[in-house]
Amino acid sequence: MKKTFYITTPIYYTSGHLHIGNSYTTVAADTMARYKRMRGYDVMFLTGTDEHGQKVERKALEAGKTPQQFVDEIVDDIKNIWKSLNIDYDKFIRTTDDYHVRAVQKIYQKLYEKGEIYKSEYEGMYCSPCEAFWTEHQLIDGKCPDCGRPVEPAREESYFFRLSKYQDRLIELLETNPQILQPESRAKEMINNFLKPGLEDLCVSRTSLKWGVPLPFDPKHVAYVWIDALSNYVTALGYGSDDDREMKKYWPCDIHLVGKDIVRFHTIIWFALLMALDVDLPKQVYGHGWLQMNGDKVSKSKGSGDLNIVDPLVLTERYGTDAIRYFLLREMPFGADGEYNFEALLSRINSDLANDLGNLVSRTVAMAEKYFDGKIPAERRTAPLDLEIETVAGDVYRATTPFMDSMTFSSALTEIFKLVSRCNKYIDETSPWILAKNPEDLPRLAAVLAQLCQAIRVVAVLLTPFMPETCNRIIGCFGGTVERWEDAANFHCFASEISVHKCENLFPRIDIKKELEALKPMSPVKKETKPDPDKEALTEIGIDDFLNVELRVGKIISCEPVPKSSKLLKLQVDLGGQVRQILSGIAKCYLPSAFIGRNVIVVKNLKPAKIFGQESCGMLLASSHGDEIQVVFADQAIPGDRVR
RNA sequence: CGCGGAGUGGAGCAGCUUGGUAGCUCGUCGGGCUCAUAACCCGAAGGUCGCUGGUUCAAAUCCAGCCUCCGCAACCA
Repeated sequence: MKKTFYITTPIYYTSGHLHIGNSYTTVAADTMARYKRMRGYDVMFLTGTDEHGQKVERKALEAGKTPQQFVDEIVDDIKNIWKSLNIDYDKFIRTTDDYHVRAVQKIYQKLYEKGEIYKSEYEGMYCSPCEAFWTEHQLIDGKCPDCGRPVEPAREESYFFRLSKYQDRLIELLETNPQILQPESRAKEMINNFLKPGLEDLCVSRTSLKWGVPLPFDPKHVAYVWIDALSNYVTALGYGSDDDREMKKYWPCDIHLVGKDIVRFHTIIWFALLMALDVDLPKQVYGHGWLQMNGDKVSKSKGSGDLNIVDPLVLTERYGTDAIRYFLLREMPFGADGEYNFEALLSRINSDLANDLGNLVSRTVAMAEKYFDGKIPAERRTAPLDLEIETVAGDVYRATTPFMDSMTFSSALTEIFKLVSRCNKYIDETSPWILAKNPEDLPRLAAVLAQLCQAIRVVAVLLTPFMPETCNRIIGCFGGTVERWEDAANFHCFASEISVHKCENLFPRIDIKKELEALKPMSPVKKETKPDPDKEALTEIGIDDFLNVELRVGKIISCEPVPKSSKLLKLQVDLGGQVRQILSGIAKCYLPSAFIGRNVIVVKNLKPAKIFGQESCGMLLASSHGDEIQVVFADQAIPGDRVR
């Protein structure tokens, strides 16, 4: 029986669009899956969508659709993106799939019966219009962070998972088993930030929404979204159904590939859940860093807009699927974050793919056609130099394999391109165009071109997991196909006459200046999460409501940063005889010295609140645009006067 | 003293575990070649390896302290 390999991506939430970060995860998983298939593994590569929850419910309502219609459309979009990136998943799971819903119910039932889930009361602050519970921390000025209306203490019947009881086992697991969470620094983060301070039992049911999986033993509750979502990794294999053959075959999972932001859920909640269910733990959770496009400094100084989030469809359309796949995996360092800008993308495509690889294939094929009419004869005269190419090819193959196994893709690519470079140099050393002038040297010329074809073939085999389409075309030039990774170890595969066909330009060179110019108008694809329009658009109010807000002009007497806080400034404001202390979260955008002596507008009758342990009485008016904050100044006005 | 990571030629990184010629890619400059996608090949310039001290025959590498930056956590009235 074949060895199996099971790899997953997170399932993506269907409330909005995906960005390049999700693409990174998925391309990495796809590359790994392709590599393992080439190594002869029976691979299960799973991806999918997380479709339940309040946010989906709300967005669907706004769009005038049922939640199901709404997610169906988004799922189509997502599948389109994966198609554009040539993602070859084996299974696509949706949390709204019948079998998943049933399996999640079985999981809850089992946990309930085992006493891992118990009924209790959730205590918190409740906002009845929003039907939502909030913790003390989440409240804004003691009010609902969503709608700003008052909340009241309330209790609600809820089900809890005994997460706390797994704390020690989890700590021990992470400490003694470094393989299970990579890179290792993430394990430290988990232990120090979350496990050591202590785990609380997790509330795993909700009554505030309907768009979810109803609990079998109490259908007015629906499943907590993370339990619902994480379970996909086993329900996709038939866990909780009548047919558990795939579960037996592929579980435990070899790699859960996730972004660093959700490592926490995958190591703490997921592991504890599996322990509670008596299911083996996955072999590894790999938390990769973020690929960030264009840091602020770059985009601002160049004035080329903010490309923090880039639409994968636009990128693949403009530069090609394989170029984007290559870039994503080439630029991301092992484990850590990578910060890269648009110019890096373009110059990488040009220098590595167009200049080095594409051009190498192009010049080799062109010479074969020009000098031998596309048929490189079998009669060849070799020279000592030829051995060097073979040696490098062998070295590269041997060095690349362990990098692939450890998912160190950028190192693997660096390695493979050493052979590309060596070939380009080899052409210069052998000067085929000179050999072509002398009929006596034709056998030598044939040997040189054959050597190049063989080396290029090795490159193409090794690059196949990264750039399947392109490599297929390259090998097609020599009339072959790629099946196995080990094919790269066999250098001498073109002993007889080689028939070479021209292929289209593999990677057209990009005019970077023109391209950056062309991108300007379409560049700002803003983060959609921050300035959430839902929260901005409030209901209409009457003039009386407004007059309940007492706005006053205030003169700032002093201003200083709050120690240990990165966002807070502490101000003393004179409201016409009365001095108040106000804390304001504007330190990111203003220096304290910018305020002293200036007049601002203050909400005077705001209930005082404690922030960072200090009293704040009132607030400053300011506008915000993403992370940019502009305080409203009123230097001409007189301190103490009412504003309306 | 919340946790963690990082400071190496103009830019982005490797090297640090196991001290001993500071390496790679891009960019710049000079040269070569003309098969090729104005691509390719060779050469050169450019670094007191954040700062200070310590260990050592010898420190980018080990130790201590300090400075700066970035994540996470907290925080936005």
